[in-house]
Amino acid sequence: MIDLNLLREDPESIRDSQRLRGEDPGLVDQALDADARRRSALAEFETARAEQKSLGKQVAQASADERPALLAQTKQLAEQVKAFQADSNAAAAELDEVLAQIQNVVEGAPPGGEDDYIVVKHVGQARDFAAEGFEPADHLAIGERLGAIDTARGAKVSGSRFYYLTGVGARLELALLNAAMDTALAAGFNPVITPTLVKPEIMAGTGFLGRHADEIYHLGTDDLYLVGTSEVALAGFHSDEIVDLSDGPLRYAGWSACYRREAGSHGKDVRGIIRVHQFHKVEMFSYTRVADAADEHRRLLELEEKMLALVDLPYRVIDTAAGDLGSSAARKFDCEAWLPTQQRYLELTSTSNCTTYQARRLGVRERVDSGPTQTVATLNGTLGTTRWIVAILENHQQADGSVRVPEGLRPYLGGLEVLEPVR
RNA sequence: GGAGACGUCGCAUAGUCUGGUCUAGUGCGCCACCCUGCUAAGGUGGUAACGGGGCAACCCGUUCGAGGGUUCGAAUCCCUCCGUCUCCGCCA
Repeated sequence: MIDLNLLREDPESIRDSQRLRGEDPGLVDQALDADARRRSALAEFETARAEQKSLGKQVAQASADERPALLAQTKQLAEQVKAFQADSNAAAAELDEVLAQIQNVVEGAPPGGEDDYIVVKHVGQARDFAAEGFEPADHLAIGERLGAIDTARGAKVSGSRFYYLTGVGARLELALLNAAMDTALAAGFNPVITPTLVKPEIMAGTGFLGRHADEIYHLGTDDLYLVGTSEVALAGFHSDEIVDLSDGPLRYAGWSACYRREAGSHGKDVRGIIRVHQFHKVEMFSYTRVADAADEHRRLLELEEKMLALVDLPYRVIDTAAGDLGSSAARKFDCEAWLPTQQRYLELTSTSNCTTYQARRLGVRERVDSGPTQTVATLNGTLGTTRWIVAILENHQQADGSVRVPEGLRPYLGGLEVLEPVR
């Protein structure tokens, strides 16, 4: 949710942001109008209510003679109060509805849509398989040879976009996620294993129930949502709390399964485990002061790059364009690894600065110098996911069908240096 | 799944039976000041969030787990839901 004070004091900045995103700037004026009507309705209600309370006190002290007249008066007032309250509630609901549609105010992201990202940098060198004299196999072919990935049985048991990680595949995922957890731990993050089912208000608070609500699994019987990332549970962790950031940001590293319906992606990335309904992820999540958010964002990006270096992948960093940002994000950097068999980059990490957008909805505040409370900023970033296996297998494959284990992962695989084919 | 108890201002608790004097009391903690060789003890005052109005001091409203109802008036009565605890049953 955007800041109401900003809306009142500088609506043009929000209109600008909406335009940058390719969203409707007219929502800002609808919100201003609804806000004005809510305030006048509220004033009416509060005046009437104050009168009702003072009359109520007189009733209590009145003598038996005076009482009937007072009661008649106050009875009438009670009806008015009820009506005013209904008006006020309706206006507030209207404002909420408009506010919910306004996305976070963009902060520094380049203008344009999905293809208008800016490449911040390239790191590492893509291998020249032609020069090495062999045709690279794709991750599924490699994974099947290693006995690491089984999509056929995944489909048999759970349907398309499900898979089993077996043998060295299972070990590889655990190794990767443990390495991610250790990286986070070393950087001062508090490790957390989160719930993966959350209540509607938490899912809504993180901004995932907007336009892309059909991406999310919902359990109707219990009215719970399956999270698409532990970001949701970590954002909810301090909801409705006044946190203490005087010793610096609160930093968490969440480990969880993630569930995505992948509605609307039919026919896209259907082979292998690039785009799946369920995977595991280690996610960084920070609560910071507003002024510290941009610095923290850089720090999260650095940690992501550290993990990419650890598994020795060539990648690029992109600064996502405003039109391609999620509704909660003010700015977002993705790290994309090179995928040799598809001659393209594949998103492995994504770090967003959500400024106060999520925290405002979720009621996460801090106390500054015994003054009033202030909404904090929230940020998130990926440190490792099942998908990384795709890039690792493809980039480190060898001519004989084996896969070199990047040195950084060897300690997590009992020193294993090469994954050998089993068939 | 069954039975019961409970959910009050950071924590602990009073208030609920018998609706209005609750502008929610008290203790602890915390903050400021006073007293004071230092510390401890003591004294005085303050001590929620959110929203509305005002240049401001301040005023007003909402919130006693959540929502609804009864009533002129609800922490207090009624209903529904959520949560916690205890016991019983069942089961990874």
